[in-house]
Amino acid sequence: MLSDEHTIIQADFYQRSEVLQISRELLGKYLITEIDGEVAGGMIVETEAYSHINDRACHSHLSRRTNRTEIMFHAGGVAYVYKVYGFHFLFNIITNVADKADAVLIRAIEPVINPEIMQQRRNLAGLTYRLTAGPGMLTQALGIGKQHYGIPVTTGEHIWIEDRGVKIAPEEIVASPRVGVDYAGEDALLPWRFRLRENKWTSRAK
DNA sequence: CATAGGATCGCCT
DNA sequence: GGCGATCCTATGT
Repeated sequence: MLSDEHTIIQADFYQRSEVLQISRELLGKYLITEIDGEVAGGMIVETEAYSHINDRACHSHLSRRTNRTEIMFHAGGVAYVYKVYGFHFLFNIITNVADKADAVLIRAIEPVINPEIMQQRRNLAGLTYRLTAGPGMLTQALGIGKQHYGIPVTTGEHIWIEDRGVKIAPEEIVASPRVGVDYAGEDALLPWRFRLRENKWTSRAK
């Protein structure tokens, strides 16, 4: 059953201190962009949590502040977009209050809204899992880039998250170690990657 | 299906 | 100078 409620998630949701809980709650929500006049998006099926304390994998660990990480110290509800490996943009939402620089990385969505434009941006034909099953893939599919660094995700402009009434039971969520953070030592083992069990649109497990 | 190598920007030592 | 919160293509099963 489709719900009539398409509520844009507001800043108070993001400004809570429990980044693991927020990461879980974002599963089943809809990430939607309106960029270059095109609306596109889908249901979030995979996230990762990063915490400014007790987490060496986090860019803001020990309050490390650079031009890149500056926005992480803003109050929750803004976009943290950065480039990895010189190619791919990764999209995060900052959480917690100002100066408590936590973040949730959106790693995969199930393409639902306007998949045609996503295929066009990705130069792919058909609904293959390669369309949005990875953090670099989904930003390309949705048109997210450096120009969205720091913008709020609560206004319904450019990038926002909707609650469309999808309910996710705790047993539908699989927690596992995060991807590509071996440099973080034992913090790389923290089970802070969350995905929907049995959903084919999650990124490949390592 | 698994692995290897390349692309290339920003931050670190 | 090294390497990352990655992805694609080519190659050998």
